[in-house]
Amino acid sequence: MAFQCRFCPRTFALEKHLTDHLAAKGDHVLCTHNGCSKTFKSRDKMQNHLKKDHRATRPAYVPLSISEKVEIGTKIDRPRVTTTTMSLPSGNSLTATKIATKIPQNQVNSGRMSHNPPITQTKVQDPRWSIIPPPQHHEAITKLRQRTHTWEVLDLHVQSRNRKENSADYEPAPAASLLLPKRAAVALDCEMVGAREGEKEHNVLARLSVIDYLTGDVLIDSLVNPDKQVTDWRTRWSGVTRGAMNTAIRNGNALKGYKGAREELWKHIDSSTVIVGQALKNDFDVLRITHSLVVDSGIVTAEAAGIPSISLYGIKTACTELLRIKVQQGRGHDSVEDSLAAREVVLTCLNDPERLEQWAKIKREEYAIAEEKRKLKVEKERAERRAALDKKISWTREEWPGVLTKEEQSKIRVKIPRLGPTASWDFYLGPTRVPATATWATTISRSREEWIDGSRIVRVVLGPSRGLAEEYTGELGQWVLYDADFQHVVVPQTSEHSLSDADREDSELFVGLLAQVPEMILDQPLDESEDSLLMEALQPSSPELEMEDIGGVAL
DNA sequence: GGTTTCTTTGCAGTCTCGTT
DNA sequence: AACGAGACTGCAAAGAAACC
Repeated sequence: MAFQCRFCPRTFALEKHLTDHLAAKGDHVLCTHNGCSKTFKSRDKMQNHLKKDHRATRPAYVPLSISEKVEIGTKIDRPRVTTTTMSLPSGNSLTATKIATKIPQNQVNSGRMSHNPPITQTKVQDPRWSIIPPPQHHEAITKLRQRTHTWEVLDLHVQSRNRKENSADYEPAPAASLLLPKRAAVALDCEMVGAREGEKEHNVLARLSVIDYLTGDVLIDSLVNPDKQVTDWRTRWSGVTRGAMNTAIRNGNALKGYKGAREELWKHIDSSTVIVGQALKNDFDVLRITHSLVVDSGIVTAEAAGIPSISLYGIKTACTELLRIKVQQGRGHDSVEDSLAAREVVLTCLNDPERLEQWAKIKREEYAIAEEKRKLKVEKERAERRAALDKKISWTREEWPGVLTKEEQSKIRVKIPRLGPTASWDFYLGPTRVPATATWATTISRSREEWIDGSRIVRVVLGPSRGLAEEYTGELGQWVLYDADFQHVVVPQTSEHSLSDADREDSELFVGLLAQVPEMILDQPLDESEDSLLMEALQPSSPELEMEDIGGVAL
């Protein structure tokens, strides 16, 4: 009988020795810094090490505390979960040797398991997928654990909105126990079909496949009898047919709904198992599970490429471009294949950083080109709108005079701020009304110019910032204005911001325009009659200009 | 305490991309 | 094909702070 540490390869003859070891090594928290193999007793100590020795900028992965995961000192007398009965040629490297021959689907395990998790399952033998020789299992798991996503990433890209709204339905994996050790890491994929509930169609689980990350063993590959009436089998994508489902149900091979599938999954994993997959958010959603140790191949590739959108590269793209292997070629997806593909992408990302960087470099360049194209398109559209606007008035923006003639005034409709919600103001006049630390970032994106009833409306809206406040918030100056294209904020003299010539020109232009507004009403709330007074003040004196010329709207 | 002023938040629509 | 999600935007109401 041996006492084995769950977190490292060491075994101990006496329970006391294991207890002492755990007391010394604590959570075995691995340093998340590349190339550092130190382990620490607690997450705090590891964080201190990161700050002190590596000056970490990326939030570190913080595993569960050991008390949450294992019952310390429990006797075990069984092979480690990371060992396998798979026979391997000696000297295999992580990615060099691959086993051929794909298994027929009818040999895949039905998913009905005994109480104890099976150590050996059906092996997927396909030259596309790497095998990991048993001597390298510990290293593979260490690397994988180091790459699990931070809480922030999990919250953003893995925990679904559904989960946050219906948290009662969701279940975490069972707590780890030395009495019932489960798989160290698995790759998982689900196939979904459509079921209508009310007026909307929802995804429901129809097939669950789970692969042992280390051995490639198929732990689960079962159809799941949906707990709702299926309205769309989506066979073209899901590969699931009504006939196959009926047969599986008749033979007792189908799992019962997502709860049955979840129970089956719990037989193989616990809270210390790392789950690997592609876009696991979708899978977690249909399984109604939560998990904190996750490596999502979509997130890994997106992070490597430095692309903001985390779901930019699907599994097919990653396999084709990064691994140069083909997946999803048949009729519908195969969740066993997708699981293995996600596993393969993760293995490559972890073990072949040079190849990953090569691919990422290409993707960054492609992304930069696409961004440039997008910007050009936006600029072109903006120019077209601008040209369309300028056609309607007698002068272009470049020719806009500092002081307008009365005729020109008639083509400008100026609204003076009313008291009320900021968002309804078209001009925000300072300094008395400009808050000392207003957030004006969103005004850049939210402000706009309009052409209404033959009048050019320039809207300048001070409002809240959504995401950019820090970048743009600051002490405001005498005026807060935008250029006619709302390209940037113009903050004259009193601000620390320096003005470009173009900014100054725009600023003077607007200030010149506003100077024509009777001063007496600038800082006063306006009622309808005062609006009319203002309109009169801005009206051309010649009676031939009727209200229609300014859109027939009295301000 | 009521009113005014300013900020924050929620909701909805559009677009794009990935999922099955 | 249908859906979900993120990003972006517009609009409006709620909430908070300042003022009288």
